[in-house]
Amino acid sequence: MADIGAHSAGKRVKNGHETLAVSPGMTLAESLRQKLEGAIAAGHLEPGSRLDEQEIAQRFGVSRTPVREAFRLMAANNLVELRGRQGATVRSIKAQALIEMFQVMAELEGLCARLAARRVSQAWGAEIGDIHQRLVAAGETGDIDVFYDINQEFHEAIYEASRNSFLADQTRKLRNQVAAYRSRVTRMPNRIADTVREHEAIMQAILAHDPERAHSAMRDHVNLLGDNLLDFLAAFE
Amino acid sequence: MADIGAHSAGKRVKNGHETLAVSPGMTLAESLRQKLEGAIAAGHLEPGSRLDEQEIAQRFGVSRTPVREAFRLMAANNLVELRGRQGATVRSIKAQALIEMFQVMAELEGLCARLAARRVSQAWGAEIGDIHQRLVAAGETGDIDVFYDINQEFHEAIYEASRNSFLADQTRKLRNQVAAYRSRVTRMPNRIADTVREHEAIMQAILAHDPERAHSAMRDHVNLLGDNLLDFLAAFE
DNA sequence: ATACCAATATAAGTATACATATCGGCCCTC
DNA sequence: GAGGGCCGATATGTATACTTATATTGGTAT
Repeated sequence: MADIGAHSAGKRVKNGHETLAVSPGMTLAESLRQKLEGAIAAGHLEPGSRLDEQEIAQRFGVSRTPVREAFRLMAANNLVELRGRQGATVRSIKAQALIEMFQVMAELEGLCARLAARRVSQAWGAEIGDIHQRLVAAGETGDIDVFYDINQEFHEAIYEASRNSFLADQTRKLRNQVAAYRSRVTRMPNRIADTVREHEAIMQAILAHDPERAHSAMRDHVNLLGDNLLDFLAAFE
Repeated sequence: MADIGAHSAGKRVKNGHETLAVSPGMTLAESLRQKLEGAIAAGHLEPGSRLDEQEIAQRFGVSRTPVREAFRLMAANNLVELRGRQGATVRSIKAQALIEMFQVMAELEGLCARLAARRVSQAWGAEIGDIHQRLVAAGETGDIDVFYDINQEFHEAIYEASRNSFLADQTRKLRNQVAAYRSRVTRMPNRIADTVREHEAIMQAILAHDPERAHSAMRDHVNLLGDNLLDFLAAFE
């Protein structure tokens, strides 16, 4: 066995293979999960592609056991599909399933916005305002990667403002599941301008403490993104 | 190794230990997951209690490997908590978390009902009517376990009628997570009569193709159950 | 030539052996 | 006598060996 994680905290392992961060109370399986989920979200692992236990084990210089456990963990987040006795594949989401997922996501994010509208404080108003301004700035410079990150921040801030950590968790997970597909859409022609406008409407409704308007504004925003995404995918097939 | 699942399909294993159903394309880990999840939902495994790998492995006459994998699978469903290097425990849900979960569940089940109202067919109307009649009958004879099962059937029928299999899945999972707590509430004084009345309102709204009414009726139904549950728990602490 | 069966190969599932971290008890010191 | 540190026991994490199912390929028969 490789001399992994035995000594001090915050180590890194390099076995002549790929590096793997190993934090204090962290197991190899958990590290692998993070690494692989990141690769999936970033699109480095194509949806539908097979995950070979042995190959991945070799690549990171570990045995099959933690790899298998990481697969189980990821299956929990619906990021990989386990077909008994037939291996694991990166979950490939069909257009129909994406429609369904956006329908649910619109509702959950809408609920976040509604709760946020009921509960926001003054301080939060300043925070979201700052985020939005940075989003506008990124939109003007056209730096798409930064725009994508700040967009994420905006939604995250609303999750937190809902003060329902379970809801925040569920919504985040769902957002994560479609991340691999979403990231391809951010680059569409009018998406940046539309996003800025839609965010404005959401923000105003929340700050005006209008739950119903916040709900529908957010729902529309998510649904529009979903529609864009489906248009985008349709152009490919 | 015990001679498990090696030969024909649909077997049962008995090693002088507890029996474990092993279906055709099913792994031991999956079987264990089902068995243990059932035990949790039925309340045979107390929330917060520790799950000992070795003990469970011995009890079912298997090695620790499939037991560990079953734990990971269950962690995916939020039914057990894995604290690295410190074992697995049956997830214990605090009152605050239950409130949050019911808030989300009300919204999801409400969405199911809304979609169902838009999409139901004639045949489905007959089916849900039959289920409801059986629920009423079970309520009159006072057989609570049967009532509980038919109640589940009713909700399940609406999940399916939403024609959104992702939504159905999410809702089912959430329902499963709170099952261990819900089951204690079914036995409350007026719950049976209330449930029947509330189901009637939901059913009528759906059959009348009134999405908004179906949504709010279902949301109220779930919220009332949540309130009852919290009252029940409060009486204990 | 195609379809079906059989045999073999490959990869998933399971068992077991080994490494290592956490927890509890006991002893020593202050 | 109490508190802290050290040591050992126990259970989790990981590696490896072995079993078994599924898929693929080749051959044969129709």
